[in-house]
Amino acid sequence: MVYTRLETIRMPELPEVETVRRILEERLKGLKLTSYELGRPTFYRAPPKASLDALLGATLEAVRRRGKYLILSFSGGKELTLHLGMSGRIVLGGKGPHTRFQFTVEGQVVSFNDARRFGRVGCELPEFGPEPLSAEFSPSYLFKTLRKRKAPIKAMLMDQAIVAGLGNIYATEALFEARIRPGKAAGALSRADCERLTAAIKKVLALGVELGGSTLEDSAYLDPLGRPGGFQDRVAIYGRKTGLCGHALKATRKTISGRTSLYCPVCQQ
DNA sequence: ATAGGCGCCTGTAAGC
DNA sequence: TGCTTACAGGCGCCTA
Repeated sequence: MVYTRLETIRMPELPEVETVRRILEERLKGLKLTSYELGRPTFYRAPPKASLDALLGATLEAVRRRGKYLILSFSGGKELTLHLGMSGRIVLGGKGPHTRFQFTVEGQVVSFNDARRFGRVGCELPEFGPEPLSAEFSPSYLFKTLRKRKAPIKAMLMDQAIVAGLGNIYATEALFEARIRPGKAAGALSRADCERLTAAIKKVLALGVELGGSTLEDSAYLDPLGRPGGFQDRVAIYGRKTGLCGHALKATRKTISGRTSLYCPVCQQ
């Protein structure tokens, strides 16, 4: 497969974070946090020691996800939030490089590693739009929300306050699937567009979750057990020069949310 | 309220 | 071959 240099991008989005969530919950639920250690912090401030100290001795009751955030729920109503940023990884049973935070639950070591330091530990949760895989995220919600918006549809899809969990990979794939150009003004989408787009978003995210996320190069996303995802083998356009549709793809540089966008000029009219 | 731009950070690869 | 530079992006923050 021919990749452009986009292949070097790593972005944990909803499917990757959901995969991490499932593994953590399966492996760690019911265990007691016995110690923690802070490494060199990420760009965002490290959580205050007092809030981490409060977790000592608490039992991990659930691992939840909201958008791209992981929320570890402990006994006593205590929570620890994690955001993987661009390059964050959770590693079970090992250290690895760039460890920002690490904790032990009854002998099992859990490391949060993040080379690029855009990740967060113990952060506040922002305002979110609906979960894209929920019934609340519907064609009518999307149409109503976007109706008066002038920004490009791709920027709106990556706005977590509109819908929570999409990043560049899945937004790109969903727009291709729905045959909508990323630069189209969101308010110009018809009801039919919104129906196709809602279905496309749910489809690509569900497939991403099913395949355990996407790993677009050797050192990119890996799950907490070190396993790559499978969605990269199913991408239609992301990271490619020619789409699965057989057409040469177009890349626009920094015109949408300051980011590169990719689309098929033939299929996405 | 919304849209757009900047900067944080560092691994990678293109360019010289 | 080795060094330099541009680039990628989620998100918060700033400005108009």
